[in-house]
Amino acid sequence: MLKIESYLKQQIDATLQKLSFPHVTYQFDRPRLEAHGDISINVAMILAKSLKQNPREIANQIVTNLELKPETVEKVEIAGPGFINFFLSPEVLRTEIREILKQKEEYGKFFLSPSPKALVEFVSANPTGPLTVGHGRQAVLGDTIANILEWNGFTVTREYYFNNAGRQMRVLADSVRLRYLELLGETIEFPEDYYQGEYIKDIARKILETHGDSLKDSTDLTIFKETAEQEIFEDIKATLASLNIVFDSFVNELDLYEKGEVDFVIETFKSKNLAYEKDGALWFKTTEFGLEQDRVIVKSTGEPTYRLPDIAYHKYKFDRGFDLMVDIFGADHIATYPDVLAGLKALGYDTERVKVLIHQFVTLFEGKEKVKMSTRKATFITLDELVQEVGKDATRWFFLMRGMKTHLNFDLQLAKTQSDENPVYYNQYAHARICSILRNASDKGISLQDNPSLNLLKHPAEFQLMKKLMEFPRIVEKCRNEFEPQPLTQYLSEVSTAFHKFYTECRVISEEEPELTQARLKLCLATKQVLANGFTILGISAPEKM
RNA sequence: GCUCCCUUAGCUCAACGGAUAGAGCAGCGGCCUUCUAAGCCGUUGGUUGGAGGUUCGAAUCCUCCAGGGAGCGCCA
Repeated sequence: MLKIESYLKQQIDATLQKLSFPHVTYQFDRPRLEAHGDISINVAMILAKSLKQNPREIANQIVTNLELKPETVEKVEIAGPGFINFFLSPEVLRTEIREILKQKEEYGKFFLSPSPKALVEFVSANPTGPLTVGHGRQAVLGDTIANILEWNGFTVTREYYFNNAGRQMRVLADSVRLRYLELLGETIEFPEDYYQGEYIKDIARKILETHGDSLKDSTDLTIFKETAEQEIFEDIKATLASLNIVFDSFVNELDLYEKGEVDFVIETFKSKNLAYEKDGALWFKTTEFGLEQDRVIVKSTGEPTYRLPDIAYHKYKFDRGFDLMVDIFGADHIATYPDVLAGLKALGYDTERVKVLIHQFVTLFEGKEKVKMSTRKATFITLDELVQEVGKDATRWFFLMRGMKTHLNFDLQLAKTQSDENPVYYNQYAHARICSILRNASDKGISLQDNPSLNLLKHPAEFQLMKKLMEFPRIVEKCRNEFEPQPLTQYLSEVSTAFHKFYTECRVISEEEPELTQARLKLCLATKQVLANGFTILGISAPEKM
């Protein structure tokens, strides 16, 4: 909440008390229409219910009894069904500009003491092949949500979990082995459900280089598996790095077995009578936790299903003392997380601390044409190729500019065009333009004064820009509350619009008006700061030139 | 058959239960001897998929129906 809002809330609450109105929670809103002021509250409408009075009449009573300092609010109006609208005094805006310039790259950041610990788990793709475009959306979402949490006072760990103990990895290893034998001149029949990609052959080649034909008759898959895991992970990490994503921690399934976490889960379930044997398999009584059916956690082959290590993994998260654990999954995993949560409840953990985010899939378009994705055909586009073609900034922006619940149509053509059609450049251009003005000022030998009179800023475009800038902290907060970066992309576009309009209507550098020039340069600096801070959260660059 | 998500302007999408449902793109018409035209201004465009309900107020919440997506494994 903004300073001005907490001031208003304080005064309003006092007025409510004075009038002996009941204590209610009401909302601070930012009206869409300029005629409705800068801040509006709905308290009168809320009170109308319990007081059984006309909301406009209640609003009237509140307003006549409300005392506000003239340097904060210029005008208060009652409008519509009973909104109370506040028109901020320009001094509030000027104060906020000074605040932005003072706090610089920390403007919009919230600090909590002690800082709560958050774990954000995302991507978590098994190392069986290159990341897909779908992983890309998750990677960018996860990293940005981690940034948002950091800006809201959390200490964040970015974690990647992968399964390296199951069937998938065995198939991968055997795929490599077959390609290896192929390189040695053997004719082999390569199964259809094995990993087809060229990268398998590359790994096989690598093994051939280091081991020669010594593994020709080996039935042990260890070397194939370990090399494949290592090589593919190198690629995955490189792809993520090209998107500015670096993980703090990797956790794998095998470690959970070695640490005894998995056995602990089984033993606990058994001792609480939440597991039973049937058809040679071990079942977890998920129905005890309101789910439709019980689930197998150990197959009749003696091998666990993915569910069991997943539960153990989440237990391991809790044991490290995180206050908040965010899981990000694609829509295909929507049915699996309730089992994990049930498992955690069974172990006695508070699942309120786990926040599961589900994002919808990405469909690639080339203009109007849907790009068909097929692993077998060569039409498959990897995340790596996408980033190389489109660039880091556009890739990140496109993944973030839509709510994660909507199916994302990613238009490659649009993302690649470096023109006005592309929303990324619209925003970066605003930043570059400001830098250009600042360069110009310095070329003309204009040095920035510390405290120019911001009172000279009174053009409508200036007020609009100032008002837009001061919304930034609230947007950062909103993104955190909704676990959704999208509002920030929209907000930044609005800042850019306000700036471009200001740029068109107000000449910044003017020889005749040095005072005004100083004030406007400050406004430019503040805008540059807010844009840059927003870009930092989104993980995109703030170009000085374009 | 069951569960979850979606359906808003020609297209892609916004809109904590609030005021006259907004942007971008596409379309049409304007603006560069002045700090970056990757920009700005104007204009066209809507029964918020349909039908009921809840209330001071519904795109938003509830029920039903239609269409699209994803799931419903001893795969992950």
